Amino acid sequence: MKDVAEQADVSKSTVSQYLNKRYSYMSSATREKIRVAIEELGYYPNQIAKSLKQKNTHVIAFICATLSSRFSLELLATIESVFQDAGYSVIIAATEDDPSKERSLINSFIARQVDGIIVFPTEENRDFYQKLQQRKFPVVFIDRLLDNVEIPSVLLDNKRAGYEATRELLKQGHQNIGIVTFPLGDNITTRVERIQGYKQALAKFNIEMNTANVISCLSNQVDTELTSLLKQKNAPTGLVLTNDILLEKTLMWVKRHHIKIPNELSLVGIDDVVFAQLFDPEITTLAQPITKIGVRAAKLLLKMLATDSSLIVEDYQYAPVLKQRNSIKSL
Amino acid sequence: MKDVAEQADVSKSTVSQYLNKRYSYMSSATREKIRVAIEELGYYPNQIAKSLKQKNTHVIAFICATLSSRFSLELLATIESVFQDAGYSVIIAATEDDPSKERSLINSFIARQVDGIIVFPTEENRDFYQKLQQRKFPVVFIDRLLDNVEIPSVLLDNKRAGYEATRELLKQGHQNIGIVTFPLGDNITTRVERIQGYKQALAKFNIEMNTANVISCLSNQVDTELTSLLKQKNAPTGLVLTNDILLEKTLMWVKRHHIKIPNELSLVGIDDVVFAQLFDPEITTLAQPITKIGVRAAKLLLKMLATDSSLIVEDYQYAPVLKQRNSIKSL
DNA sequence: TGTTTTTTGTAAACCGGTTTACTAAACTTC
DNA sequence: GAAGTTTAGTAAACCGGTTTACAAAAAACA
Repeated sequence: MKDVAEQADVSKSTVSQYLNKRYSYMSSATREKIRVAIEELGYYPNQIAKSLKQKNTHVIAFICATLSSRFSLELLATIESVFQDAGYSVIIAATEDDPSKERSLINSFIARQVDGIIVFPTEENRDFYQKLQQRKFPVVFIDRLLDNVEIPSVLLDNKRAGYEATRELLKQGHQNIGIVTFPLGDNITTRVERIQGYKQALAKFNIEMNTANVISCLSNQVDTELTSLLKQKNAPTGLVLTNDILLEKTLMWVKRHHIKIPNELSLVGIDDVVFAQLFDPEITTLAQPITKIGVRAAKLLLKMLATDSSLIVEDYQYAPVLKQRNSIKSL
Repeated sequence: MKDVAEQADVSKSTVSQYLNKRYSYMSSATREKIRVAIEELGYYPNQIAKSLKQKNTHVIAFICATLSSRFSLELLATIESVFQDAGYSVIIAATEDDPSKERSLINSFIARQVDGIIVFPTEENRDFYQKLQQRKFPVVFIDRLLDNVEIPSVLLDNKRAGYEATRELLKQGHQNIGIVTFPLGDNITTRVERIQGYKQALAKFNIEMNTANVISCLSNQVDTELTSLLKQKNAPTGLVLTNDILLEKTLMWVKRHHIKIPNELSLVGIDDVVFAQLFDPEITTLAQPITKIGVRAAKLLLKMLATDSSLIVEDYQYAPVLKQRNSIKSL
């Protein structure tokens, strides 16, 4: 910029005015001189320097649990597009649900002066987020919720999703229903609430829950867990798969074991994915309105950035969308 | 930092030394005083200010054509993980193959002082990249190549993928083979070379290419194009789908029209995706070694950043991996 | 013509760190 | 105890922009 100023024979300040299109302090001759100088020198401004002074970077961070689920990736695509249109860039990271990694990533992003964060939070970091909120740092929770933390959140109505998935099986006469979920020990609301919905649905149909029917494991254990559950003498006749990864693993297992769906086993998935529709038979699922969730979260954060008030506390829970297909046998 | 310095009753310089763990200029008493002051003030350093002086940000950009293909997203997951381990953050964007958007995104990332870029380049921006290379700005091409531009690239051996996919059909006796690709007009090497491979395979088997068998369209036109191609009297008996999105659209079309695979139509896809394995029958594909490609590109860029020399010109073309399944009928 | 007002522009501080060149004090060495 | 060497630490310039307060020149006005 100094070079441009010298070349155009004006001051640095004037060049800065020019770059910010504040032409009122400038004759058209000066304007032209600067334009030429910039052109000749191939000058382009350093956004970092600007950010330092102005205390904003027009960068936001999207921190998800994993980048290997379709859900996160579609969310990312949606969010990126909203922010790109708003002139923001998106920086990403995956925590693999490791709370300390989550904290260190967020701290490093804040050190990098991102303007805001959209994150899949974990329960263990409740205090950490509370502090962020007190410091009025703009954060939006997505996919998950932390009770008693005043940070806006956008997510699926998970209890309802668990409930409706289970009800689809119950309505067709299934009494003995299994459910597969990622580990419940981490207290991740998504998981806990889907299970709660499952319990509620059973209760509504006056069915006692059988804890042996709840498989809580990592994706690489789905195979053995399913095999051992399904070979029991009173094995469930229907299964709820609580996310896309678990549905995928289950379908792989189904193929390998040549199990007939829905005659030998009925299935319902949460998260709609392309292979649910391409499988034979097509799998009934409860879809998350991913685009709605992503757009809402992005706009919420943009609003927080614009109003500069972290006073916004809005919580959105979206209803799941039933995709009725052919993976449930009527008993 | 000034506050910390005052609180600890030392100079700003000393605090800076402390933060950078250059303890040699410091007594242990001073060290402790600074530690306490930082603790008390809850101070954390501003990375932007550091970047301004040090001229690096430890941020790189990943610019892909679209975030809706499985391929890009898996690549992203891989790349993000390598860079996270190396202490870098990844900023992302999608160009939708719009060359001017591509340029403006890259310019804005450079203005933001990213340390390097991994990009899916488009032909039209050849000159633009040439200039970047002359300025020694670290760029790695991924998935695609630009002839006569000395920028390292990491990609599938696309010609070979097209060749092998076609050969699988030819080997089973197919003579009349169609291929579906995204528009060829944009000169995107991935597309062009896969078609070249297709031609070469046909030539090898002494078969004249029939241009009517080449469908070049966007994903929302696949349906009508396939319908019109396949209803002709000498319709192809086998089809090569040149990427995951086209395979998905084709499988949807197949289901809707109740076409028996492979009896009524044989299929081979390029890009292995989970639904290829879950479909009935399982679809034969040529997989890209996505992890290898991603890791290689990431490490290449890291190397360029470390050696500070844009003198590295390495081109990697990875062989596709045949996943032989049951979607080809033997004639 | 002298006084205001407007136009055009600048100097200098600032953002929050890093780094270089320099020095006072303490310690060795002979 | 003089000279040399370490140790511990600082002042000030710098990175590349923005912004505020101030001012000279030109234009308008009386």
